[in-house]
Amino acid sequence: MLDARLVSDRLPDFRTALTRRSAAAGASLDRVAVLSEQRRALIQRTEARQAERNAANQAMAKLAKGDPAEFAAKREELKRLSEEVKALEVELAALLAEMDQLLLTVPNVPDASVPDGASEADNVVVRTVGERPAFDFEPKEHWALGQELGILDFERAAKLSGARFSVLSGAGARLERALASYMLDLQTLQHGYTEVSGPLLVKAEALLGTGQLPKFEEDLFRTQRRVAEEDNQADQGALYLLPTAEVSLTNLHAGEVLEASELPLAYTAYTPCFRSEAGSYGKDIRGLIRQHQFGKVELVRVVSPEGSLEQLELLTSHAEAVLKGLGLHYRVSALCAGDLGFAAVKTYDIEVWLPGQGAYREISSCSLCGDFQARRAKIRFRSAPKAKPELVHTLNGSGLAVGRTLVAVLEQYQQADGSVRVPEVLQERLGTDVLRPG
RNA sequence: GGAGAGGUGACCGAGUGGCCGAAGGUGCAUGAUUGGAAAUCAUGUGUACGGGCAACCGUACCGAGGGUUCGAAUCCCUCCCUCUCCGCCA
Repeated sequence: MLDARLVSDRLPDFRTALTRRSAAAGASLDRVAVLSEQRRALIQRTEARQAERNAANQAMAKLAKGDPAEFAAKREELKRLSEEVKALEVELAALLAEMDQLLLTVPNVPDASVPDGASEADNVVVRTVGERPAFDFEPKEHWALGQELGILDFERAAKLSGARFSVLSGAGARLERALASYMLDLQTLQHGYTEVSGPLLVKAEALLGTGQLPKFEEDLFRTQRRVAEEDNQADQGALYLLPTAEVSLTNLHAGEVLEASELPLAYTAYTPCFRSEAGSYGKDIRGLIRQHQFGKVELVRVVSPEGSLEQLELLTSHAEAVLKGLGLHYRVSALCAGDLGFAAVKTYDIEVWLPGQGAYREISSCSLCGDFQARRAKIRFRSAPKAKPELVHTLNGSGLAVGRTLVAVLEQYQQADGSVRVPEVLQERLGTDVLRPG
């Protein structure tokens, strides 16, 4: 969420910056500006009356022991004043609520270094790493390889759960586990992340903190609670399936004031992620690329505002380290303003080469969110022991999406006979250096 | 699922209608004392919003929301959370 006061003080700057995302994003500020002017005036009016009422009530306390007739008269008078104050308070609360609701739907402002552009097509490749593997045969897609190897089964998954679910078995399940475990070890042992294992069901509040709610409810799976019938508050306590561990890791410190010495905090978690993604049907129907449930190792950093852009470079390098370790060819793109996620100030997508598809596909997305999430989740820190609390900056990135990594390993390491070599760093965990069909 | 207890500042803990943003203690900070430290003493020590160049002033906040009242941390209602015991359970 943006700072309401900053927005109203520097409206043109914010509008210009948000318009880089889209015209609609820029226009969303107009109403904010109007409301914030009203807010200031109404606060002043309300507080003046409150002060008046408080003073009168003070006098009343002293009067209480004295003249009963005067007391009664004063009481009538105060009753009117009190009602007036209450009306103002209601009006103010409504105004503040409207403003908050509105601000919660306004996306973050792109950093100056983010390239212009409207869509994916305008993203800028900043580096390409490793060699594109060469094949003297027609490389297959991962779903074909997986099914021939007998480790990937979509029909049986559909039997259980419908479309967009998968079953990995045997070496497939083991490969998934080996990948996740390799990633976690790398991030914790080499890069200093603290591993976390937490809830997979989270409250709406947490999703509001990181920005999935209120705008993107349709992408989420919401659970239902069995509650007493006739209870129209059934939805109040509803829990959502975690769409990404970014939510739980970032919200770990929601509402807290941290000490500067605790920063930066670095967390990682391997969790399943659940996404409904209404409207995505038709894209990537086959295979593991787009699933309702997928495993992901997430990286989250909570840092002080200064130097947070460098922290994004660092986080991105941590995600890349996984691909380098696995010997996978990939490239890194800076997302253009129009393709940036809701909460992001700046984002690098890491795209791995999938020879079967003949395309680079996103395998990690690393974002700096500035103070946008921190303001929503109320995560602050003190730069010095006595200093006022300030908002932290948050970053998140996949390190990496495990399912898509498995896809990349299958496709990049495939051989003419349908077998798949096992990347060196996984051989010990898997107990083999090659997966064979049959 | 059943029974009970409770949610107050960084922490402990008092407070049953006005003098309570909140006693007392601990912690922390600054100062005094000391060769230095401990102990002791003094002072200070929440957040947000509004006004002001500033010192500062005002308003709100005692789990959340609503109600009663001229006035609520205090009384009433609803919800959330925590703890204890029993049941069930990986």
